[in-house]
Amino acid sequence: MTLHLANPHPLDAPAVLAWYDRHARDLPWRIPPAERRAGIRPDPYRVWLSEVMLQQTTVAAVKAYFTRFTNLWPSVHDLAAAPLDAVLREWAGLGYYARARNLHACAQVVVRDHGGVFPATSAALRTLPGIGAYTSAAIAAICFDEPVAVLDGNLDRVLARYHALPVPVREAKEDLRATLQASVPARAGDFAQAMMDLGATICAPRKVACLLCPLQPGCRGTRTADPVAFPVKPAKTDKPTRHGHAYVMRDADGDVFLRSRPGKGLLAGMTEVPTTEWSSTAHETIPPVSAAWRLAGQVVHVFTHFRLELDVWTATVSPEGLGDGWWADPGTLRSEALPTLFRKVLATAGLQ
DNA sequence: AACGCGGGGGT
DNA sequence: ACCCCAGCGTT
Repeated sequence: MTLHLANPHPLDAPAVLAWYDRHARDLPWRIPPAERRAGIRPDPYRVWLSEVMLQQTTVAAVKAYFTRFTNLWPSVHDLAAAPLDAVLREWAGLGYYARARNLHACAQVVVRDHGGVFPATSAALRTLPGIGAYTSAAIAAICFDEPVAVLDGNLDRVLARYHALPVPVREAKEDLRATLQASVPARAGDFAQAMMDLGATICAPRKVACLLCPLQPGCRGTRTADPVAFPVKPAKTDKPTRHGHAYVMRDADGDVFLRSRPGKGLLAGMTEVPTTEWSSTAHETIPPVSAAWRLAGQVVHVFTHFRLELDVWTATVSPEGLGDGWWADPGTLRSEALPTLFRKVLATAGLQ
């Protein structure tokens, strides 16, 4: 069903752009508005890389990864030619590891099927691995000024407040998209970035500065008792806890046993140390080999949809009968594709 | 349409 | 101790 938004007017795009001209954040992948207006266009490779890294990830967390990736792989050709292992290693710690696999796959498609040149329309970009509705629109607007609605979590919040939306955003997503689409001006890329900057600074999740906002005149939310009450949240479900044991094994040389996780599912393709199953009830330790095991401590790690408590055991073992894996010198752990969970495990065992 | 998928910065 | 972040792919 179509939900009629309380505020039928398009956004005041000229006011938003005027604000952006004065207050645009300086970001490593961004062309500042003055240069952008002078006709300088951003490198689609850098915009794409930043947008993928920024999926569900904060600017602060992305910056160092972006610098490292662009230093290692300055062009899409370089990234496409890199081994997937190297990309996963560099991505370790950033989360949502399917992004790294799709990033690599996308680079290879761009090189193989598009001559190393990113497609210039949102529709064509949308077909590439790891590029969905948001990212395709963002790249097309920012790089090519395609007049398309760029709707992310920031915009969900800004628009929910602008309309004083009485239902969770998910129930009105297409209505929000339609009103945003009707507001997109000629400087579509700057408008998209302006709206996201607005959401990150003036219309932040738990703090608003309505008096500084270029959208304040038309905003319904600012006229309510508590603009921060929008967007209305769906009822939250509480997070279950799972338990397990992790086994940090070292051989006579002090090397530590590592292996690769399966190619699908949680932390797919990343490096781990062996663990038991992670079950909803605590269970006894089931070591992979017989040895003089010592309990080193416990690690607590929170994923999107559950909380994990792992008891960390250590032992010196003989290097037979452990199946696929490898023995790593503790000094080289920094360059392994270890997600944060297993870095915590190794730290608890006295490594790293 | 709903769900699985990380990790960290901000409050 | 929360909340939420420049979402996507699968089912």
